[in-house]
Amino acid sequence: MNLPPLTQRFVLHFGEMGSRWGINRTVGQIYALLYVSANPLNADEVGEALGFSRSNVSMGLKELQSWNLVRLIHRPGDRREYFQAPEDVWAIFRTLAAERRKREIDPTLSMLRDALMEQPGVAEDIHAQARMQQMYAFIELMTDWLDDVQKMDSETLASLMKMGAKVQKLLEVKDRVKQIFSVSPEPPKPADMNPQTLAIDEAHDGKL
Amino acid sequence: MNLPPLTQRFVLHFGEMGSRWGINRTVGQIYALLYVSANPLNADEVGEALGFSRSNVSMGLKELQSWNLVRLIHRPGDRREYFQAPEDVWAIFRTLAAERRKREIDPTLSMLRDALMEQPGVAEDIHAQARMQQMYAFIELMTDWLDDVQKMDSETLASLMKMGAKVQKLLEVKDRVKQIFSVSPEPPKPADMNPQTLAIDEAHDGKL
DNA sequence: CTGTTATTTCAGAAAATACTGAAACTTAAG
DNA sequence: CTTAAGTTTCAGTATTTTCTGAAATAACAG
Repeated sequence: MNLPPLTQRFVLHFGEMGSRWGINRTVGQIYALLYVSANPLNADEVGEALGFSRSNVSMGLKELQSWNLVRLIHRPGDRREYFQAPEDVWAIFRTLAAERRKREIDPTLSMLRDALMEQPGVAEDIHAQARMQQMYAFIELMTDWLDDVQKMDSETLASLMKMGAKVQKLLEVKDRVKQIFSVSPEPPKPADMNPQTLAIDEAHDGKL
Repeated sequence: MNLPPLTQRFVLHFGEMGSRWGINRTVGQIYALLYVSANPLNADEVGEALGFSRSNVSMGLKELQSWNLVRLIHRPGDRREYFQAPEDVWAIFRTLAAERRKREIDPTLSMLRDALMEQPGVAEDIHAQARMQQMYAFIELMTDWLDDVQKMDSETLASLMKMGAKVQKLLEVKDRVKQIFSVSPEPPKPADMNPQTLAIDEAHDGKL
C-alpha cells in the first residue's frame, strides 16, 4: 500500500471499522479509497493502491455494487470499468439505511409477522409471543418513520435535525394554537389555518 | 436445543441475524432467549436451553453485559446469577444506539478530527481532507441530533415518529402563527405564546 | 480453614471467512 | 473469426473467529 498519509489513515481506519460491521476489511478499505479519491478508479488501480489481489478487488467491488454504494463509470476509448463513491454524504447515508433495512430489518419483520399469526401451544410461547408483539410494533414504527424521512430532501432533514429536541416545543405550540382557535370568541382564521385540515391531530394523539 | 416452537424460531432467527451485525450467533441466541423469557435465567439454564457449553455461555453473557443489554438479578438463597433483558423495547433501542455509537462512531469522529488538523502534503490529500470534512460534518450533525433525541421520553418520541414527515407541516404552522401574531392589530397573547421565547427560530433558520 | 458451588480464563480444536492464483468467461477491436 | 484486454469464478490455502473442556479463580457456608 502506497498512499498519501491522510488518505492512508482514513483507509486503514475504515478497514478496521468495517469488521465491527458485517463488512470485511477489504471492502471497507476499497470503499474508503473510492470515497476520498478525486477521480473514479479502475479495479487495477484499487488493487495496486491497497495491495490486494485482482480477484479480491473484484469481489469487493461486486459487494459494494450490491449495496448500491458505488457508481460505475465508463470512459470513452477505455474498456475498463471505473468506480466512484457518490459525493453527497446524505445520499450515501440514505442508501446505507435502505440497504441495511432490506437485509437486517425486513427479514426480522416478516419472521415476527409469521410468529404472531401462530397459536402458541404452551405458556412460555404465550409470553414469548407477547414480547414479539412489542418488538414488532416498535420496529414497524421505526421503519414507517424512516420511510417518511427518506422522502425528505437533505436540506429539510438537516434543518429538522438541527432543531433536535426543540421539535417538542412545536408540538406544544400546535396544541396551544388549537386551543386558542377553538375557544376564542372571534378567532382570526386565515385559509388552511384550521388544525383539522392539517391532518396532524390523530398522529399526535397516537392513533394514526 | 429444546424450546417451544415460537421461542425456537425467534432464537434461531436472531442467531442468524446476529452474524449480519458484528454480533456472533451465540450472543444473538442468548439475547433472544432472554428477551422472550418470562423469568430471568441463570447461565446453566441458558446453556441447557441452547445447547452451548458453559464457558461459551459465560463469554456470551459477558459480551451482553459489556453492551449493557442484560440486567443481573440475585435471588435470595441462591448464589447463582440470573440474567434478564429489559422489558421496554424503547429502552433497549436507546442502549443499543448509545453503545454502537461509542464503538463505531466515536472512534471515527476522533480519527477524522485528527486528520482534519493536519496540513495535507500532496494534492490528493487536499481532496481527501475535504471529503473527510464533509463526512465529519454529517456525522456530527447526526450524533448531536441523537443526543437530543436520547433525552426524550419514549412517549414523546413515539408521537414524533408517528407524525413522521408531518413535522414539516408544523414548521409551516409555526411560521404562520408567528406571522399572525406579529401583524394582528390586537393579537390574543396568552403567557409564553410569544414565538421569541420559544427559542425555535434560529433553529429553523438552520443557524443553530 | 476447608469443602462446595459458581464463574471465568485460556490453550487448543473446529468452523467459518477471507484471500489468492490459475483458469474460464466476456466483450469488442481488428 | 481471431486475438487481446478486461473481468469473474473457483478450488485450495491462509487467516480469523468461535467454541470447548480443563484448570484456575472466586464466593461463600459451615
